[in-house]
Amino acid sequence: MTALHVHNTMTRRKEKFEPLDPAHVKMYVCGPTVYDDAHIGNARPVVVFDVLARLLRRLYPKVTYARNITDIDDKIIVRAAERGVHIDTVTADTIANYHADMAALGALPPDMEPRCTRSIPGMLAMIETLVDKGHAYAAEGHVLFAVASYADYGKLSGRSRDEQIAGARVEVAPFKRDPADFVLWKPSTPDQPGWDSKWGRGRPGWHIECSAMAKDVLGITIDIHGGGLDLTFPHHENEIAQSQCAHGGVQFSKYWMHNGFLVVNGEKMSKSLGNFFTVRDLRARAPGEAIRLLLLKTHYRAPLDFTDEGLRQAKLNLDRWYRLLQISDALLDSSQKEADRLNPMDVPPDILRALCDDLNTSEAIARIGEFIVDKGYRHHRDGNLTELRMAADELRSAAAMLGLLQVNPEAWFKQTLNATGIPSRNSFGSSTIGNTKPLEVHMEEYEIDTAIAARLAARKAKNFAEADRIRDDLKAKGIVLEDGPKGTSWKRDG
RNA sequence: GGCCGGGUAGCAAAGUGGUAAUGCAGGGGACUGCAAAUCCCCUAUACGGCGGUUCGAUUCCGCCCCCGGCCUCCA
Repeated sequence: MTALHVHNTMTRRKEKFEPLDPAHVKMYVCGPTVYDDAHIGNARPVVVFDVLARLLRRLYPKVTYARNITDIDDKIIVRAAERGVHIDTVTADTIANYHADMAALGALPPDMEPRCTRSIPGMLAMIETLVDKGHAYAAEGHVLFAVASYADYGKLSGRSRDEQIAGARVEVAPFKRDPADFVLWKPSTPDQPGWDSKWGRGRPGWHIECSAMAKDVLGITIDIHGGGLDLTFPHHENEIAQSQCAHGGVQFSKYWMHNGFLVVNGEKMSKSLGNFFTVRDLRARAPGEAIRLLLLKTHYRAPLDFTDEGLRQAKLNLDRWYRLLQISDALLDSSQKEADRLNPMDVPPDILRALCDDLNTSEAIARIGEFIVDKGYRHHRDGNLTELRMAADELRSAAAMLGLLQVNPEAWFKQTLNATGIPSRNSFGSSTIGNTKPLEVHMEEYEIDTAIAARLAARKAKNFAEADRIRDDLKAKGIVLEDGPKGTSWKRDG
């Protein structure tokens, strides 16, 4: 059996993954702050850790994967004020969009999705413990974590205390004992959301939520804590400080995994720079699986340049994969297909080996293309139907590990993109993404069938000019025809 | 300044102590009424630079250069 190895940010090297309890693996990933639609950079960790969760489930009998939703935050309060609605409206809308977007990318829901607003008691309990143990103090309605009380502070991100102070670029609140101290609890004005506490009515700071929720749903020590690279400091550093100080120094997470950034034209894609694409916009330009494949084609720790050309290629790759399944399916009768489903092939060893090597999805995808898809087409050419069918099965199970090839081939080729016509609030116009616009003409299937029949008649009459005219007309409307031995089939090609 | 990641053909992206997959793009062919899809063949003197270790380095070590990131809004 292949042993899983993962890169641990804490040690900065690849380590063998040895769960605390092989009978129950626990993973926590930082989820979104729900004030705005998810952009593709937010989607990367979701897809990456979705693959990791699938892999862990394949390797261990029980896996609990928790991903939180931060639904109380100043950005949300600001957004609600801007829109003139209640904060709950902002969070409910955003969460609904988030779930729809992530589902479109083929990400399975996490086992648990704790929300801050429902975890306040846990946070207050942890804050109280920290105060009692001398790791936190109250000042002017705030409760702050005393960084000086934790000797290992800075270990995850590899920075010393001096450096932090030298690098501090924000004004230090006067009530802080130490410039590096961070807020656990802060006071709310009457018009701001708040909860009663022994330090007055207020709301949690940014970092305490994850510490408290991880403990609530997974326990004191977890196996893997994941998130984007930019969370390493200060967010995860602070989580470690809070959790380990509250729990008498007991380790918070055994492994820390961070995904790299998406870049656009060489620059980090981020909300603060404004150079981002929402998942919702991209869904109108490419199928969710194509977006997912593009995200997985680059190793998760490497920077990923997200481009139109990349999206186009990912779509082409999937077309080729689905085509093989379609060919295989067409050669089998329904009873055989049913038998396949009853006896799914296990994940090909090469694929498993690649994923076990610190989630090397790039290599897994390369091997799928090279050794499975190519092989399948070779068997097709040579007329080896049994081998073709085996290759198709292999492809299905390999792709399933990556969350790909999850629809049937017919549906894939005939799908219509998610053209809601509603641009996201922050869509970014002047970019390399977006050259492929959704088609304005949408043809219903019966219209297509009618056109195909007309073309067939023209072909029979050797009126090829008319036949080609019909084909060109369909092409202009995004319908591509393919003449095969069993007649003409079509696909949408947005 | 400190710390971190990356630099492989036109583009994308694996990998390796013995001179390097694959995809897209490009060229030719089979098939087709023509296409599409599929198949076959071909193409590129691609491992940022300089040293070191070695019989031999793109792969290990050192230094340097370039790009990007973090240093309390950020996935």
